[in-house]
Amino acid sequence: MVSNQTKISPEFIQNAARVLKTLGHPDRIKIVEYLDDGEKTVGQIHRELEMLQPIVSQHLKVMFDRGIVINRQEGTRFFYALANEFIFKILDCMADAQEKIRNGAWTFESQEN
Amino acid sequence: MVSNQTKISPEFIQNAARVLKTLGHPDRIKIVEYLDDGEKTVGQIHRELEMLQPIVSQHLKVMFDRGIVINRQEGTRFFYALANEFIFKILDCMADAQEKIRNGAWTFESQEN
DNA sequence: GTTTTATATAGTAAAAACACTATATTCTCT
DNA sequence: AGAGAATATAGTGTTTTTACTATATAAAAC
Repeated sequence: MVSNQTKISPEFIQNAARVLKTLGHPDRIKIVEYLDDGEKTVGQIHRELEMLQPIVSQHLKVMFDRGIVINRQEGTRFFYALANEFIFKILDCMADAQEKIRNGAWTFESQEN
Repeated sequence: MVSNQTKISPEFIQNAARVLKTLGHPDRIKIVEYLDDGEKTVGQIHRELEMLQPIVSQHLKVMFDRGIVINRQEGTRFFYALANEFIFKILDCMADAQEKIRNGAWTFESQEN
């Protein structure tokens, strides 16, 4: 399979870079993955993923600001959800890559440390 | 279309985070995209993408260390190429997302600045 | 052997990201 | 009104990233 040849536009590159960089944090990947099956409250994330509550809020704020998650308030709770399919696609992409690597179909070597 | 439900393993998350974060830089996305149709020398990248040579080398070093690109030497030249299909897939993913967003099929709003 | 060309590396100042503690805000319930 | 729960925000020290200039290295050409 050959790679898509669509040219990526300069404006989009800025956005994409921002999103990729933001997703490039283990905790945030975990959060995004956890949100994959539907909206969750801050508390759920905090308890389920065993992260400090302010850390969770901070990650969610960053991801909200960058268009990765959306939220809605219900009383004192905030429900967060993935904002768009781009995020789903990247998750798919990662899960897929993981499979291929596990299979030995791909290799994925890091050279340092 | 529903998202892939494969669970992402903790070890893989570390790698994925590293790669995504590394790709989350406009210059590096441009370089990776430029490498999409085959290996290129540092000088080609430098001239074609109009980036300072040490910047290019620096980006390439980071990407090499993180398993995103590979290289081979030929005389005084170094040819760099994408290291594996994970990178291709992410590129595809981005190009795809760009299309959908351009179409208006998705929205992608950034909330800040 | 000296000069050019191509690339890498060092050094560094500025900016951004991170992790964590403490505190504020806002609802809800009584 | 007061207490408790859920979440956000402030403040801060530390680490990482980034951008850039200057310099080193190594092969090629003359």
